[in-house]
Amino acid sequence: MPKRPAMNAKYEPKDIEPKWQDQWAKAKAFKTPTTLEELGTKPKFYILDMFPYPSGAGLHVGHPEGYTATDVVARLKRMLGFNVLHPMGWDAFGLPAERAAVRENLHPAKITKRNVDNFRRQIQRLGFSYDWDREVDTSAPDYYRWTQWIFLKLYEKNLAYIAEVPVNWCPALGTVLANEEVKDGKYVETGDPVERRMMKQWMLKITAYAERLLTDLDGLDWPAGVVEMQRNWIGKSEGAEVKFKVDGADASFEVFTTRPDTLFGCTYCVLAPEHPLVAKISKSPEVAAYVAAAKNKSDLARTELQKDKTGVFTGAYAVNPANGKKVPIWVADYVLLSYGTGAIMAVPAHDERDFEFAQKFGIEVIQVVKGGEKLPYTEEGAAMNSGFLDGLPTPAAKAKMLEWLEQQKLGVRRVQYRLRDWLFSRQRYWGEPFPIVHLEDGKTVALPESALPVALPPVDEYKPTNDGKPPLARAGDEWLMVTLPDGRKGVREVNTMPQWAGSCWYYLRYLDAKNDQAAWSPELEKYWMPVDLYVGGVEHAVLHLLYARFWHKVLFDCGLVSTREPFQKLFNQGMILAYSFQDAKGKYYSPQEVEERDGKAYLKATGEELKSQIEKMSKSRYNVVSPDEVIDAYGADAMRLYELFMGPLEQVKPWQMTGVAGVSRFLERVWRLVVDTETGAVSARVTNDDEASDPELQKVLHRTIQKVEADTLGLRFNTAISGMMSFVNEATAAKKLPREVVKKLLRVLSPYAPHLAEELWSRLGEQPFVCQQAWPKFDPALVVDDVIPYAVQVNGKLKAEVRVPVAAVEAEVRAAAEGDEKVKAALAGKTLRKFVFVPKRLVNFVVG
RNA sequence: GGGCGGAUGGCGUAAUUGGUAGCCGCGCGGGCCUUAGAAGCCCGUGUCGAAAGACGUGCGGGUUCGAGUCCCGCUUCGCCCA
Repeated sequence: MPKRPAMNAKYEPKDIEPKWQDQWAKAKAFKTPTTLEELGTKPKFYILDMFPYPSGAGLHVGHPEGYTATDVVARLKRMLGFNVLHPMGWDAFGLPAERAAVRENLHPAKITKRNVDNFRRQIQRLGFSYDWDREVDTSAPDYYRWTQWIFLKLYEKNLAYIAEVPVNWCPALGTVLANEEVKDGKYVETGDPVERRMMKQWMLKITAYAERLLTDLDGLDWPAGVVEMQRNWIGKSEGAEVKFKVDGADASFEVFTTRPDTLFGCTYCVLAPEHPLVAKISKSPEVAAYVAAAKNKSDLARTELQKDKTGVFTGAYAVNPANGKKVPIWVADYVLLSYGTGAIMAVPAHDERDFEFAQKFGIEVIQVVKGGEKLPYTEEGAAMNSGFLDGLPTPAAKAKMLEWLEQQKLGVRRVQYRLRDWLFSRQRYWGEPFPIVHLEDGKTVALPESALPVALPPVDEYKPTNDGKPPLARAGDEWLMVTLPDGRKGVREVNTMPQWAGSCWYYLRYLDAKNDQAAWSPELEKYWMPVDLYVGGVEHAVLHLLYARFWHKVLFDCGLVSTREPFQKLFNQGMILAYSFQDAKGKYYSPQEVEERDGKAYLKATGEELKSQIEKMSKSRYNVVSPDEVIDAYGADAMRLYELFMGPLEQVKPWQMTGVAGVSRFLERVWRLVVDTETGAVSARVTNDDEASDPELQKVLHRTIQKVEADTLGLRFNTAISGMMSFVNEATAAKKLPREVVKKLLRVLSPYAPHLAEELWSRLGEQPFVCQQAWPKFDPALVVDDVIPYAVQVNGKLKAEVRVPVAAVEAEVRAAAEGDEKVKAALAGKTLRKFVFVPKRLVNFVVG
């Protein structure tokens, strides 16, 4: 009976992956130094993933795509001599855990812990090089203590205030929702109806930072699309605020317009239904009824372009300040109180919504800008019918009208932003309590820093009270009632902060995650910030990134951080889709029930042909792929490699299991390069010869080192992997493999397939870890060709290829090309009109 | 409706950024090995064609010696905003 080899002869990811994960953890191989002394003089690299919300469903293969990308870069940067900060944590507050808590009658903290443990397990199976000593959990009191502390900073700077505002109230959930959580009058997650209600809420004055949030976008290395989305969200427009007098009454109102040049074309005005002037100028019951009806509509429903416009005439007239003409004042819900001044001057000839409205209600239309075949004409052009503006092009007309308005004291230049203040309170349990007390005399005071954290109190149920107060109102008086040190008495704020709060600053906590004296140390902040690369989904293009930038700027103004912007470079990974299978009735089937033949899909049970398509992964489509199943079948290294080999990181692409099998075969080939699969010993092909004993192989090796390094740093992982595959194909064909060549290959491979690289490294008898080795330097002399293949074209058509020494000059290349038989034939009897020479590429004979 | 991003073999993709279209992988076909299979190794694989060759990067035009790449006009898919 043959003796069982001491080590596996075959590549068994199941054995080697947990082993090396264990060894790395024991050795704290990826611990980032925590003090400046230890950090020393090495350059730094802060590479950050958008941390996940730990849902009950666990990860699908889309999550680790970005994590794998950052891990590969982090590992390469370490090998290149950087101090690398690469942490992971949990965005752990949020509504789903609270809803699960209600369902299962468990504390949301328990649900959250369960989910976090599962997420951590799944993430750790992939062998990522996170420094787990810096793990953060936004729902932990020693984290949210500092979230509350930052809120106090905002409060001290008068950037947090309470206001009575129209909110999206969801009766089924008993909470307000942010605008982005509501679509078509329904909560996007559950479909529960949402209504408009006036409520006292905490607001953050993000509008005070609108201009800086806009201008500081310029210095960022972000995808252009995301920058554009942020610009649009902030929505800066420059124009005029113009005062309109109400005819025959001692009243006036202001309108905002970006087109003051069209003032002569204003033929009516519109007030928002909530505008305070409405009640003063009109007592008609018709108007009152319209105002009441408008209250329940959402902003979106009211302003939708396609929607049929509604409105009602107030009976009052305003005076057009440009020409003194009387124009009717209407009330219409397409004008919002929350935007601009809540009133508009309507110029139907040059605005689509005004035009539609004027058509419907028979209001006069006066063209004041030349251009277009029909009205409304919304572009620029020469002014007409506009008195002193006539003939001026739009920009000049704007300037002249502004000047005139300011002179006449009828208007002022104004800058308007679309950005609204941030509705910052939720009527939920599972969020950060506000460090705020409402006193008996109606005043609001902030608790001192020493009172933090204000911990979440135990409650009997995670639901609103019967009289509609938030869940925190269920806490006992011993929590709710507070006596301040000066003897004043009050009751605690029972709203909590929205889920965005914790994610606004987590990148700062990672710098100094265990500090119990401060949120972070200023020295460490100066060393590490800003984040050098931030990778995550494009779904956070606007809100998370805008909110975090806002907080960061406030912290900057407080002198608490040293950079104006938190995230220097941003990269969005594309979504991973998956095949789904549907029968003729639209019913979905899981891939296990489906058989594929000749590119078509059939239901195993009945043989019925199914429609297969590529869609977003979702439970209801039975097309969710879990990393666990992939790792069970092929191992973590294959999973990592496939995530990146699929295609460019930023691209949307479908998951294909056969592709995983392909990269797994590549890993097997690497294994067989080094290990004799009969005995488990190092393969006899691995020799102690000089590296240069096979010059061709060495050339390919050095080109591969260069390519993998450049492509990885450029986030072109798919081409880096294909380069490694090409090298391994060459190496497989080679008779001998000098040991030094193998060692370089393993170092190059180790950021991508760290477990396999580590195992083979140790089998070569090398130590310590390959992941702690220096990245191999490629030899510049070996990556250049000495013979160049030139394409030879005649009239742009490829006729031949000639190989010429790299140093050959134009005449030599031309002579070589002219010597080719096919080229000779193509040129015979023709007149040469032009000769094109592109060094190191091609020559082209243009003949007539 | 507006903005942004795509469209390349049967499939995922590559193309030194205006210079030989299809690298790498999947799938498929053939061969070797094997009692057989699996695995592995080798060869082939854009289309038409026996070959020579012709055609070919969503469609139509343009610029250029030369266009997947640049310009104009469409079609279509995706994302974001309205």
